[in-house]
Amino acid sequence: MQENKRNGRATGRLTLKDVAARAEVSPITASRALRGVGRVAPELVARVKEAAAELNYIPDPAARALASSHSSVVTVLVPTLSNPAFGDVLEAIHAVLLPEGFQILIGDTHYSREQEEHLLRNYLSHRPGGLIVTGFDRNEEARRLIASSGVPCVHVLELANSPGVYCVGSNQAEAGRTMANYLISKGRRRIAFVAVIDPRAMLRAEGYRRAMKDAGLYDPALELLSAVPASIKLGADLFREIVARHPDIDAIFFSNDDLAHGALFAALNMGIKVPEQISIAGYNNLEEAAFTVPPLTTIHTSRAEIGRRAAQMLLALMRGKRVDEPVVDVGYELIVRESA
Amino acid sequence: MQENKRNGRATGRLTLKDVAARAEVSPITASRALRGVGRVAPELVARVKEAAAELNYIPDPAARALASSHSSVVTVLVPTLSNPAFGDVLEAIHAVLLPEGFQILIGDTHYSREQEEHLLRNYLSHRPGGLIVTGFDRNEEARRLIASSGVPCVHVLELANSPGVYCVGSNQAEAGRTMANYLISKGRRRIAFVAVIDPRAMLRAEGYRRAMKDAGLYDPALELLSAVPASIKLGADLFREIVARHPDIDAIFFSNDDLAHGALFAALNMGIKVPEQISIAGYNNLEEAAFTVPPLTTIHTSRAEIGRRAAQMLLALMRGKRVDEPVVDVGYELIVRESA
DNA sequence: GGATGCAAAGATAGCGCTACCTCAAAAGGC
DNA sequence: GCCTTTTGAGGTAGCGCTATCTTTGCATCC
Repeated sequence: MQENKRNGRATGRLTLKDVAARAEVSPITASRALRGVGRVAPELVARVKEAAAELNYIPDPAARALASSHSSVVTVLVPTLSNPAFGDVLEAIHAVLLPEGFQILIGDTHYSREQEEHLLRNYLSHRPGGLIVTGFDRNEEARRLIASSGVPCVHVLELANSPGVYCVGSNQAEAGRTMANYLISKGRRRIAFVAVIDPRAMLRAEGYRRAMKDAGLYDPALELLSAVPASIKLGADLFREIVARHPDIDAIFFSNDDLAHGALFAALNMGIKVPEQISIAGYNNLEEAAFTVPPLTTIHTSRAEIGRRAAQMLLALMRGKRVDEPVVDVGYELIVRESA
Repeated sequence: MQENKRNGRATGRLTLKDVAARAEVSPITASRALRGVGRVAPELVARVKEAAAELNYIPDPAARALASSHSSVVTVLVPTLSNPAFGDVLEAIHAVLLPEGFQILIGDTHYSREQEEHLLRNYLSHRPGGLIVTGFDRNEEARRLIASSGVPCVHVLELANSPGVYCVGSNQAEAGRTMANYLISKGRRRIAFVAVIDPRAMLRAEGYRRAMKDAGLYDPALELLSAVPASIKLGADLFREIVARHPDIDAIFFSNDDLAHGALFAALNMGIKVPEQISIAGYNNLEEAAFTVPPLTTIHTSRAEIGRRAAQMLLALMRGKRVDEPVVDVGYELIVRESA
């Protein structure tokens, strides 16, 4: 038996060569047939696919990536994983990309630009097939890394209009303005804005300011921003703080539902009537928003649709197809409930 | 210029060869120096590392995976991404593994055994360095895939005691029993169990049944199980259903906080006093549990600790270290609030 | 009918890295 | 002092796949 390679490192893996042998074609033809590229006779394609199915062949992604410098991995960067809002987007992305043969590598930036840059540096070296990042708030170096990597990239949750930028999201500033205007239209005058400092909250703040200024109601003292990560508890704390500081406020627009939820709870415990004394509004329309006491007025955007559309756009980009609509605005909806 | 390779496919990538050249050693020595394996003179190691740092060299994971049949990817399978409970676990796993040079590939099984088997089949072909899966409820084929892959695997959230099985979690059946016993101790007699059908909920159900039988209070009619995914709204619906069906119940143990939250909301709207008429309890201690009306009695387990310990255990396994404690029980805590 | 074109299949040569083996030099043994 | 043994470095040969070039086969044209 001189078959034994002197330098064997056989992995026992089922390879393309096995499939090719079974289909009685060359490995290259088998490769082309399975990938659906180049010109291969339909009859051969069928034979190869059959052989692959019979052998239960699964291509080796590492070998594929090495040979083609393209991998079947899509990297998704989100600011946090414990917020269900991002979970929903991720879930939709996963649902679209998985059946297309892509895997999802997640990166959690913890709302940190440094962390995001670090993740990009590392993950782009994996030559992912595609990249999905959250919003546009990142440092120059991170931008450069994305651009120079040549990896197709889609931005989610926010919108921007510059050439070569692909994004799926909603106009958060506009939505913030809509909410503030709604509160104004309900006769509220001393409307506070309470937020955690994150990029999307800051866009909502812009909309709030515009609406307040347009109505001649803007008072910078009514803005309360926190650098601590959002939580229900934080919302309760911030509610107590803003009420103590400005007893005259008649409405509070929170940058997200978690905070608003905490505020509703605190109001209930303090005997402050919502919405009679103070109207409260949130943002995101998490499921719990419909089940707070009282139910929360908020802004709804379909996170599942954002994820789905972003994944579809990325798929098109990765396949070199033309994307006619590089900016997809999924819109938003003001959900009026009892809290405001 | 006959340097031009006839068959060049140069990627322009910075390779190990460049680092080796700069450090004036052979590529193999450079490889060993960077990986810290084999015997390399300390002086050379320093020179190679310096060269790598100067060139800003990042190894190609695909080439590495192909050559060594080990990748720096850890696959994590969870039942859903939109539930913050799993997000918390994922976040902790990510926090531990990222600094160690591992990336996280997520798979969402949607609570489906078939989907999980499918994911395993595909993802294991990536030769991940490690695998983290949720619980033990999977089909034979999935089990076989994990075992035969040779990939180190840690199970999270549930506990099991069989040789060669690594897990980090808590005893959910025991916790379920604790909750039921608490309700019994408070004088409740007609205690319903309302759940969605998922593996962990079924373990909690076991504990509930044991407690009820031990107290001579078990009545199978008081169990209401739903095949629909859990949501707050579902909890409200199930509450109305169980109350209509069994007007005599004096407590409900829900398999998770979402359902209990919906029930509290429905009770409020129906004018049913909690806990006076019906006590309500949940499971998970999501943040919102402390802010429902009334606040929810529930079971707490540290999801962050589960993720952290699981990642640390996997790290040890991947590095071939001995793991002295293959079963880590992080415990649970009964959180008593006003709802029960 | 021979030149021309254009498919469709195959041969070749890596992608960037590491497992395995070899070899020179240094260290140890009697 | 000669023969082992150890040590540190390098050489070689792939890992499994695909980009690129080459060859083959067969319609098509003047």
